[in-house]
Amino acid sequence: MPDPKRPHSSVASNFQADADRLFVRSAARAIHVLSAFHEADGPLSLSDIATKAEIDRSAAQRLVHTLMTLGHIRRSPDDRGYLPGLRLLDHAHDTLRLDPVVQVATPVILEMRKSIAERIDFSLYDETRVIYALRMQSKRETFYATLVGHSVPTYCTAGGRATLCALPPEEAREIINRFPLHSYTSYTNVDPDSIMNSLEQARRDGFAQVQNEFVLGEVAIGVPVVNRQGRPLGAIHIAGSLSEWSAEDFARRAAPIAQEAARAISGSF
Amino acid sequence: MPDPKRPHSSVASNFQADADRLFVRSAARAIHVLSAFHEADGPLSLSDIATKAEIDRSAAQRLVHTLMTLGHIRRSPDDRGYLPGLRLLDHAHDTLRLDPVVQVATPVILEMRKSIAERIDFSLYDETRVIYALRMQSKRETFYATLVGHSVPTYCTAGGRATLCALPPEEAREIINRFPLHSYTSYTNVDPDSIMNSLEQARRDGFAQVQNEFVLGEVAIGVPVVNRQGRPLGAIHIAGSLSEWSAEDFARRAAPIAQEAARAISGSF
DNA sequence: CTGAATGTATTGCTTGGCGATACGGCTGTA
DNA sequence: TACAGCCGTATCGCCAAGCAATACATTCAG
Repeated sequence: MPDPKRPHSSVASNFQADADRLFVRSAARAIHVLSAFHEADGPLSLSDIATKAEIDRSAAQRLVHTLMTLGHIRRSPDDRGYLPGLRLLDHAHDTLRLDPVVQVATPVILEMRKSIAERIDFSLYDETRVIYALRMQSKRETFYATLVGHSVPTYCTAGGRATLCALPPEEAREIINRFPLHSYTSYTNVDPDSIMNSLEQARRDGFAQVQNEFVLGEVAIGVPVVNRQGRPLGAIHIAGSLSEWSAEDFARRAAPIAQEAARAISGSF
Repeated sequence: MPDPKRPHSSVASNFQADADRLFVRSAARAIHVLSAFHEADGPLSLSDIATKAEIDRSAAQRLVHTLMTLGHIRRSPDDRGYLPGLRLLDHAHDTLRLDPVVQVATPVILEMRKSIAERIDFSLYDETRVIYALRMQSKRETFYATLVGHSVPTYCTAGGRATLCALPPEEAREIINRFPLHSYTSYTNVDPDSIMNSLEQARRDGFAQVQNEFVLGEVAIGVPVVNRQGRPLGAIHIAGSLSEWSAEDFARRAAPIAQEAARAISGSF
């Protein structure tokens, strides 16, 4: 029997459900509510959440209420809106501690610290981006250079390019094309062909190097961590300041350290 | 190391729903599925998840399916079970970057690094526990000493005791009593009265000190970060090795640094 | 004072979620 | 090799859980 009037279907939630009898809409909506904060730069109101999660105010109310009783959303300290709750940190902790790659990478990265005083990061590969999982600060750092879970694009960062160059070229190109290329600095390379050339170069050198493209004044090298099939799992980065290093000196110093570490980790997968 | 208890609201899904018309059961169940990994020490099967989340296999199937299409659960690399997905790191990133306390604490903690070479942590207060939000490693560290989101009990850690001593004594006692006191080492203090004495001492000194109670061979001091009403928001910890420091020397060296930093942060709330 | 936010509460309809059940594919073992 | 016991996957009819609309008390800005 044909539906006389299908209620105005919110795009976000329904296109799955029709085809997929296993898809639990309310669960997905709860996640969408949490994801609303991805686009936030401060506490969100109920309506903000409703808008960003593409649900109506009623749904937002119910979901926020539920998530708040579970500790996954909280009121902001000054009571001016909602913020992500502390329990979310527990889930992140689980994904890190249970991740086999992180498990074997941790001691190796800690060991690297003895060899070089610059910032060392380990990040996990996620297609168009890499996500920082372990961070070892040097002296001077910024807010975002210290937060775990921060993700950066693959196309214009040392760690990202390192993972891309472990991919077959056509696959790398597909990922680059899929992602809107944005100029973070005036030096950011946003030409796909030119990026592909950098990958080729990185493949030859055994490490990727980036300067000024993502953060001004920063030089970074990245080395991929791969499994036995050669597919990228993550990357090791070392970042330094261009006020202290020439690009060449930095690479000469940092790349061998990162490469040795990456080899040690890659062996296990 | 076996995890210190994280509040996994073990309770099933239904006791809420009766009374609470706004409670969305499916959403809560999805969260419970994610929380199942709190008790895991490796990949979980569908039935494992069902058991730990206290739902039946069908529900687990649907919820896992949904969460997997959203990237919040993934297959383990060797395809032997399910693991928490990388998207969970994004949520954690949101809670950290949007947290006002973390925002003002970050530069201050980074600055501390110049004064002392030991491990420095900033953690957020969550009643019976504190959760590590920012971590600055020293040379030698362990797996769990590097992961963000790791939480430790308030009653037997320096940071935890620091937050407790910022509470009215009766409230601190209530929290201590609420939590099952467990001996992590043979030195762990599990006597409530004796713990209350330590808090009293910490209140006098302006910092909490713990040695060997949670990790053998470790000495740590903690200082609370409080809001204008004097309520604890988090804590700054400095941890060192008893093989390098006497307890007294460590406190003399570390406490003033932590106290100054805590004062700088506390001023804003 | 007004108008537009905020968060909260209620309600009847119906569809989305439920849970029992079945199935084929591995893995280890008897 | 056959069997037992897992694994993940797929199907389906029933009905209460979740839905959207609506109303309301506060707060804040102009």
